[in-house]
Amino acid sequence: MARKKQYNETEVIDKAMRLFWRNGYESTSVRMLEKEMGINQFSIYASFKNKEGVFLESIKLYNTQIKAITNTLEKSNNGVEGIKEYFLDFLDFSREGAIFKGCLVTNTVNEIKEDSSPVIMAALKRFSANIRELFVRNLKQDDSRDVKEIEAQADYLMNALLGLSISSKVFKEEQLKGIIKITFLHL
Amino acid sequence: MARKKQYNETEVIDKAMRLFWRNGYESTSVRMLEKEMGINQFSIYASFKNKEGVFLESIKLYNTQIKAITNTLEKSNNGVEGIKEYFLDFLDFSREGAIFKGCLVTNTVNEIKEDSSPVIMAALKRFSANIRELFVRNLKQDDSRDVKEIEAQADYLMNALLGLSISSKVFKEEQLKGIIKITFLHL
DNA sequence: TCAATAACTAAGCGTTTGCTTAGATTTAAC
DNA sequence: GTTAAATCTAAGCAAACGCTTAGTTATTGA
Repeated sequence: MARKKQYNETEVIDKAMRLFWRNGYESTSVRMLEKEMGINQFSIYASFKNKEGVFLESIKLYNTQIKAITNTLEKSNNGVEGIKEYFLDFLDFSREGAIFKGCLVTNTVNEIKEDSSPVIMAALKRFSANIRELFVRNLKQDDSRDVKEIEAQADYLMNALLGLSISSKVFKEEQLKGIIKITFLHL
Repeated sequence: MARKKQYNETEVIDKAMRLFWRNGYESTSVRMLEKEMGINQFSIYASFKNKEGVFLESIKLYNTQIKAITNTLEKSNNGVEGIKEYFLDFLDFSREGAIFKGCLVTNTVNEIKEDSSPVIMAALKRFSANIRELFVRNLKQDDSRDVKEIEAQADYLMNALLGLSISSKVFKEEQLKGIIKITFLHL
């Protein structure tokens, strides 16, 4: 047949993902991806169709990597306490040395315009909905809540998590810990 | 002397601000500003130096417009209840018809990279710090809190407000109302 | 009325964007 | 060893980016 690829697709996507994460979608150019991924533009387009394709694969990878955290949430029966753990684990996950990069998905939701990249937007919404469902599931483990209350609390927690994605870039770590603490005080 | 400007600077900045608000900083081009502001590129650069200058003026205007809300907060002695009012007023302020645009400042904080536009970043941080100080001031009106607790609560509220800027683009209005309600339950 | 001055329009500068093409190189089956 | 296919590199495309320049038009005070 023919030649083999000289790079591992998952490996180069991991590098692309981290670049998007640090840098945002729009302001990450294909030239930057080229350097970071260590492969030629042609190879990028051959493997992933276009820049959007690289990003969609990056989200997939991000999702599987964050699964390590959501899995412990999914399998735990710790209710609210489990969600709080998730918040703290997320902070750790989003850290690169001393700086926090926020959540890749949240960053992009805030950046992308619906009509400029509907495919990306759909992927982002799917991701967020999954997290919210996990929150609902865990909140249900406490029988004292009714369904309407649970839905509202899940929204509240999503709001706090989205906020944390931004706050983590601005506030000090101690402040972030304080925010999380207060967030769960009355749940 | 010479010719008069055929446009009012505040008026064209108002139009620019709304475009940045809807569209973000980076992805708003000078050509788009030209159309929206209704004046030629040359006039933009003559009046505001560069794109960054237009944006800085936009933030100033945004600040004076939001002052209408913060003033009632500043002058009120309603403590926590006053802050809650601010949250609701902010939602109204950020609405354009049926859609929510979030907070111009929050949107940009999330988009801009520190080293690409330090001037803008400084302006944004100043803005956020002001809001936080207002929260601190109002929380102090309730004597039952100590200083450390107040600082932490102000961070918590900032986190919720930042979250709301994103949530408002994704959630329905009823959900947003629910989020605000729960946010203030234990303060 | 007329020179001075500032605001206007429109064209275009160099650079960067996402993406493609052309051609050389490597691999694998026969 | 030859051929065919998929990979690679490198150059270059049109379009859009922020910004500038050249030249015209309008408004002012003397």
